[in-house]
Amino acid sequence: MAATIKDIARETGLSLATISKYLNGGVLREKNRAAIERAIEKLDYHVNEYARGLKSNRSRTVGVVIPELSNLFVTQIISVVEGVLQEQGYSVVICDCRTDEERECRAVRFLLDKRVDGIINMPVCADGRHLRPAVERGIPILLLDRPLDALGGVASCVLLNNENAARMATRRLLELGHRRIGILVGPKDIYTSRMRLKGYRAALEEYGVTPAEELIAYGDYTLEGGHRQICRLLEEAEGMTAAFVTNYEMTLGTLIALNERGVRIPQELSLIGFDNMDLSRVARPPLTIVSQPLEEIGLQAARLMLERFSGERTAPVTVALSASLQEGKSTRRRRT
Amino acid sequence: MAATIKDIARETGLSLATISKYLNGGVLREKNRAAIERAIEKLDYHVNEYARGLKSNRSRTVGVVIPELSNLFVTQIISVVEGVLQEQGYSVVICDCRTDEERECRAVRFLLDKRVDGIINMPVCADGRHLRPAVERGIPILLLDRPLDALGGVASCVLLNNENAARMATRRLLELGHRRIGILVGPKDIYTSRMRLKGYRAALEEYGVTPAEELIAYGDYTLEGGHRQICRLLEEAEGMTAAFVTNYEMTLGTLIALNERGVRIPQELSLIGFDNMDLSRVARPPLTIVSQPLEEIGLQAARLMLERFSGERTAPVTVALSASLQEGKSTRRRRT
DNA sequence: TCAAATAAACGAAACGTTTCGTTTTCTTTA
DNA sequence: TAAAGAAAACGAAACGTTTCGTTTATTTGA
Repeated sequence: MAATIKDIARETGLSLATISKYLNGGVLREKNRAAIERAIEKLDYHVNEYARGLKSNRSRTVGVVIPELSNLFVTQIISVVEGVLQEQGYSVVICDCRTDEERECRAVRFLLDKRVDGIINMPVCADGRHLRPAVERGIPILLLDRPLDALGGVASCVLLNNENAARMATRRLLELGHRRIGILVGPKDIYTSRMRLKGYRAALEEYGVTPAEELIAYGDYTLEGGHRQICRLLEEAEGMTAAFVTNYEMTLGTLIALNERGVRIPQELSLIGFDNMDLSRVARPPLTIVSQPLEEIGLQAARLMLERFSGERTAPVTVALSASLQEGKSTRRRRT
Repeated sequence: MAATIKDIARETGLSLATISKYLNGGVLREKNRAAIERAIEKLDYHVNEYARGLKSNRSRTVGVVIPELSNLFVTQIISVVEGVLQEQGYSVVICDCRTDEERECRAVRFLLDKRVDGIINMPVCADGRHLRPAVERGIPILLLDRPLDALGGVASCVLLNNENAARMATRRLLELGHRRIGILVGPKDIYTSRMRLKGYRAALEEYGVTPAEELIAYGDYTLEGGHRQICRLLEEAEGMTAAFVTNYEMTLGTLIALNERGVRIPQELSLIGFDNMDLSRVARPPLTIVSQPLEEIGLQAARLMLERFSGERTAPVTVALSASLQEGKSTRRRRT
């Protein structure tokens, strides 16, 4: 049915090898090139990626393994990645592992079976064991959002400078005179969580404030967790005048809780949230938030992957990007 | 490097044909089956999808073309679709066309080049011209969210019963005594928009209320559009005591605008929004919303596609699902 | 103008499967 | 127990490319 390279060869009187050369960007006589192009047009020829993949063992496909597809933080990045890669003729196969290590393992194996040329992963499993098979096969790996030290530096990584981001937000609250600043971080063992906490501590120390343990709440990066933990802080952390919530879902949870309890922002509590612009505008008052450069993260990820493919870059690198503080009206100077 | 079917054949002393039969679920002697399984395990054999695809002309891949990847409505559906298809060994290639008809065309062609077995599409281009090449090749097409009559019924379709959804929401407001009910719909020429408007009108007529044109605002399904149009309604639609906003982004825009203007909900305006549960909880007061069965939509879409593949179903069908009304506290009885 | 050097085109094999028509092996049944 | 029938395994060709070693055509320099 569909035209093949053979049809083009017959039509032009050239050999298969020559057509293939054309298809792969080789140099050939101008009149032959023209003839081939004419034939391709006429026969509506399209390369059969399967035949090509079989021979060349490359699929022009990149696998993306993410913890959650219905998460704006994730999709905004992936959307950019997909756009860039598609432009270069690569398809993107997305696997949503639903924050499940077992599924994540399976996803990687699935993608390897599909002979993807590279894997982009926002890792769930902290020891990186799910990526072992990919490392063994030597295919390029790019990590998003969190590094995986256990991989021994074979993977590139694009992430936020979490420490600085948290430090910046905390500083802002300190500048406004707050000293009892609560923080909601994620699970203790998660990289972003540790780093954000580190930044928070660093800022406090900068201002000569001793971090009080009762002001630190470990949530689980979910809406419910945020809700629960902010309630705990409100009840147990006496004298708290400001709070910094370190991801989007928990920021949502916090807002819900504060609304329920009638805690006024910023009169009773100054609040800095994380990640989502729309939310910061719809909330009342508009929220001050730490905003990640999602577009840039996606661009860098795609770029790094493409550079690995083209051979421009062989050694893995880590790219750390900076967050910005989006000013809203949810903070105010502490009354002295 | 990697083991092939030949290696399995050598290891087991069986022929290629037999191994292939095993791989494709054929029936064979128990001891041969066991031997093959042992060999596969031992040699860590994995099917080469490219060789298989070349022969069988099937890719075990489904293309998904969507208008926007960073849109919860879309991703929640796609997430389900991906999960189901993956379980059946299919990969999902996602193309985000950014609500651009030209890109949408290109995406379809791209997927055809990739020899996808089927295409799932939430169409942007209303005349379906982008799908023509797919129709010609006879590959199964499944439309999400909106039908495409111009395709002449060759595509299956999974969508919301938009008319009923809007009628239900409008009825609710009517029951509460409201008579001057504003509605924010999308662009006039968009299917969902037309249907939702139709449902609104139907409900009004049911209650003997003549729909007033000044209560109908055509937005563009964006946050900004929602913001602008609700402002217009507030200014021009005298005596409006309730409003129904028919998608998520515009609901966000509406909330922002109402907050800005200090319009109290539900005291001054009863509000029913659309689509997103989290928002309905974080907003203050919690929002009453029309909620789409996203999970079900995804399941049906995947199921229908798989049935086409397996040959269980040959004729295209349209599945219309019902929305539910999620009660919040953003509506109240009109004071008489 | 002719040989040497360079550039372009060619032929054939290979990639790892599936499939179809055939042969071999196993079960029945008389 | 042998022949017939059913079930399972086999062999070989084909799918549409790429690639490597070789041949043919073109250009260059003397």
